[in-house]
Amino acid sequence: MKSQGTEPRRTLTLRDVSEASGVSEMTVSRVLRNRGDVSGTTRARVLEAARTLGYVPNKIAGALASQRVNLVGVIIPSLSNMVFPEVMTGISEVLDNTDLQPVVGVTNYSPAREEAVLYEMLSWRPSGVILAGLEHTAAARAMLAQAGIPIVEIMDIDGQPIDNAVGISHRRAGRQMAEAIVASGYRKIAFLGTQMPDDYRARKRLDGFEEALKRAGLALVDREFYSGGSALLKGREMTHALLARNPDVDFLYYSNDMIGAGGLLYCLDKGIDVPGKVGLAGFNGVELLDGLPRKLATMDACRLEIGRRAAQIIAGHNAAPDIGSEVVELFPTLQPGDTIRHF
Amino acid sequence: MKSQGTEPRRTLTLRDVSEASGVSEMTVSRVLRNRGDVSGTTRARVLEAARTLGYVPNKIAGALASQRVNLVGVIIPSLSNMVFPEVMTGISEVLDNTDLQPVVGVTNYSPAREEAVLYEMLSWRPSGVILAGLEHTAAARAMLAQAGIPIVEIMDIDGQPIDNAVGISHRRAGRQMAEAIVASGYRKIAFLGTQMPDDYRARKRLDGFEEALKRAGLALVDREFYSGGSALLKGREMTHALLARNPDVDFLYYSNDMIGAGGLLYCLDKGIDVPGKVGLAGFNGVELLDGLPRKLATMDACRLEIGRRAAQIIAGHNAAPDIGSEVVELFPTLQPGDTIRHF
DNA sequence: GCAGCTGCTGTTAGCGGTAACATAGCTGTT
DNA sequence: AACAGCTATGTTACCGCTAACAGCAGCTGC
Repeated sequence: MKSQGTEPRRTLTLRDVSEASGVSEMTVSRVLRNRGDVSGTTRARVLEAARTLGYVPNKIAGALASQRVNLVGVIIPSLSNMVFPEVMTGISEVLDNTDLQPVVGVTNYSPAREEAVLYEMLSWRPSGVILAGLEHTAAARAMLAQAGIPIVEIMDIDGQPIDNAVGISHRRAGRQMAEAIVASGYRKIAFLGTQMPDDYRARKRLDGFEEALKRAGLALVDREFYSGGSALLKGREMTHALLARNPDVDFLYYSNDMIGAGGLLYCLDKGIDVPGKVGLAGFNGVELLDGLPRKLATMDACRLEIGRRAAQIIAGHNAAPDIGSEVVELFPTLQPGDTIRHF
Repeated sequence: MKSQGTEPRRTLTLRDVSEASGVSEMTVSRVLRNRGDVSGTTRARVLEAARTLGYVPNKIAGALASQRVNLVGVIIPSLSNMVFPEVMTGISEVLDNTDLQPVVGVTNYSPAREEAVLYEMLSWRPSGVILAGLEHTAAARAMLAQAGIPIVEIMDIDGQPIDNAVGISHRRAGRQMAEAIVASGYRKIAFLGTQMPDDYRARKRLDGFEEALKRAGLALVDREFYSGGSALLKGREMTHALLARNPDVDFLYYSNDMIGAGGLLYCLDKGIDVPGKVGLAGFNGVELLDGLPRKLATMDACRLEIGRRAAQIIAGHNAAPDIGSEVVELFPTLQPGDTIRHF
C-alpha cells in the first residue's frame, strides 16, 4: 500500500536490478526472459538481485518494445449461467500450456457493450480474440476484420464467421430434439424460454425446433418467455402458467436446463406423471442436472471442447502465424434422461 | 484476419490519423482522450479521420507514456460456483461509472496459482487489486505490500489485511448458525462440506460453528467431506451416507447451499420429515434456492455488496490517492427458510 | 500600444523495456 | 600467429504514445 515501512520507494525498473547485480539492463532482461545465452554465474546473480529487490517486470514497456502481447481476449455474454465458465475452463486448459493468457470481458448479451469491450481489448493489442456468437455490430465486425490477429467466434456455426469459428449448429440441435420428441409420440408441444432479443443461439434452436415440428405436420401449441430472476424459480412459474393455460399439453421444451430443472421440480411437486403425461427437455447438459431426482432430457453443448478448440486455434496461429481460417463443427449428443418416454 | 481485402496494412498509429487529418499527433491524442482544449472544427476532422481509418488507440504505448493504467486486477478462486460471479457484478456495477476496468484472474483455490496470477497482473501495473481472502503465500503478500497501489482483500475479515478489506466474519457466521440451530432444539448435529485444505473461509465457518456448539455443551455428531463433481449430486450422496451411518442425527449443516440443496432434495425424495425429523442449513444465499420445493435455511454472504464496496475503495483511491486503509465489515443475515423448525 | 490573458496547436523528451547489431574474450585450427 | 567461430555481454535505436512546456494568434483592459 501507500506508505509501507521503509522509504517512499518508486517502483523498480530493470536499471535497479542491473545496478544491484553489476551487469547491463539488457543482460538482466535476457535472464528474466530466459532468452539468449547468459552464463550460469551471471544468471544466478541477476535472479538473486531481482528476487531480493522484489522486482516485477513491466510488461507494458516490454510489450511496446517487442510488439508482442501474450494476452488473448475472451468476450462472453455472461458469467452467471454455468455455460461460459465451462468454456473458460477449456480455454485455460489449453492456454496453460502456452505463454498465452486469457483476459475475460462480459457483455451481458448487449451488442453495444460487446463493441465497447472489444474496442477496449483491441486497444491492448492482444494476440487473438475469442468471442461468442456470429452476430456483432457492424463496427465490431470491422474492428475484428482489421485487427490483424486471429479471431475465433465460438458456440455457433449457423452463419458467416469473420475468421475462425468453433461451435455447434443450434438450428440442427433444435431440429434433432424436435424429431426425438415427435418420435416418442408427443404431439402437443410447447416451448418455454428466455426472452431473446439478443440470445441468437436460443432463437436458432427454437427456429430449428419449429421447422422440424412443421415437417412432422405439427406446430407449437403454446410458448412462454421470461427474463431475469432465478431461472429455477422462473421455470416453475412458467410451467405452472403454461399448464394452467393448456392442460392437454404433453411436452415442454425449455430453452435451457436451468428453467427445465425448475419445470421438472414443479411437475414432481404436483405429482404430474413425467414422462408419461408430460415429457420435458432442456438444453446444455449442465452438471447440475445430475443431482435432480430425475434426469432431465437435454443436449450437451460441447462447451468444454469448444473452449479447447478455440484456444488451440489461437495458440496455433501464435506459433505459426500463416495458418488459414477454419470452421470447426462439433456435434452435440442427445441425452434422453428420464423425461422423454421410450417405446 | 490475416489477409483482408485491400493491402498488407500494418496496424494504424496516431501518425496515420494525424496525417489523414492534417494536424499534429499531439492534437489527435488530445481529441481522442477528450483532454485539453481543441477547437470544434479540428475535433470533428480528427474524429472523422479516426473513424474512417478504423483507428484503435494503442493503450500499451499510452499507459507507458502516462504511467497510468485503467485496469483493476480481480483475483478469485473460481467462477463456477455462483458466488464470485455475483461479486464481479458488484464490482462492475461500480467501476462502470469510472474509467476503470476489471480484469479477472482465477486461482482454483491454489495459493501457488494465486501467486502466479498476481505476479502476471502486477506486471501490467494495474491501478488496484481486489483479491479473495486474507491468506496468501509470503511472496504474494510481499508483492502486494510493495506494489504501491490500493489492495482490497474481500470476503473475509477474520485476520490481518495487507491494506484494505471488505467482507464478513465467517467465524461469526458459523457461530450464529449454530446458535440458531441449537435454539431450535436440535441436538444431534452433523456437518457436510467441501474438503477444504485451501478454502479458509469454509474452515472458519466450521470453526465458529463448532465453537458455538461447544459453548452449548454439544459437539458435532459426524462430518463428511467431498471434493469435485456436481455439488448437487454430492449433496445427495453425502447426505445418504451420513444418514445411513447416523440414523439419529437431527440436523445437517452444509458448507454451501449447493450441497445443501442436494441434501434437501434427497430428504424430500426419501420422505424424511424436514424440518421435523431433520433440519437443514447451508451457506451463501444463492438465488438458485428460490426455485427449490422448500426454502433451505442459509445465510447470505453479502456478495454483491462486497463487490461494490471493494470497487468503491479502489475507485476512491484512484480519484484521491492519499486516503488511508480501511476494513469494512458486513453482516450477513440468517434466512431461516423452511428447513429449521420454529417453536 | 502593449502587457497579460485565453485558446489552440506544435515540439521535445522521455516512459521501461527489447530487437538488432556490435564487441570482447576465448577456443580450436591450420 | 592469424583467423574463423563461438559464447557472453554491451550499445543503440526505437516501440507509440503523452507530460510538460513553448509558441502564436486574437482579445481585453487601461
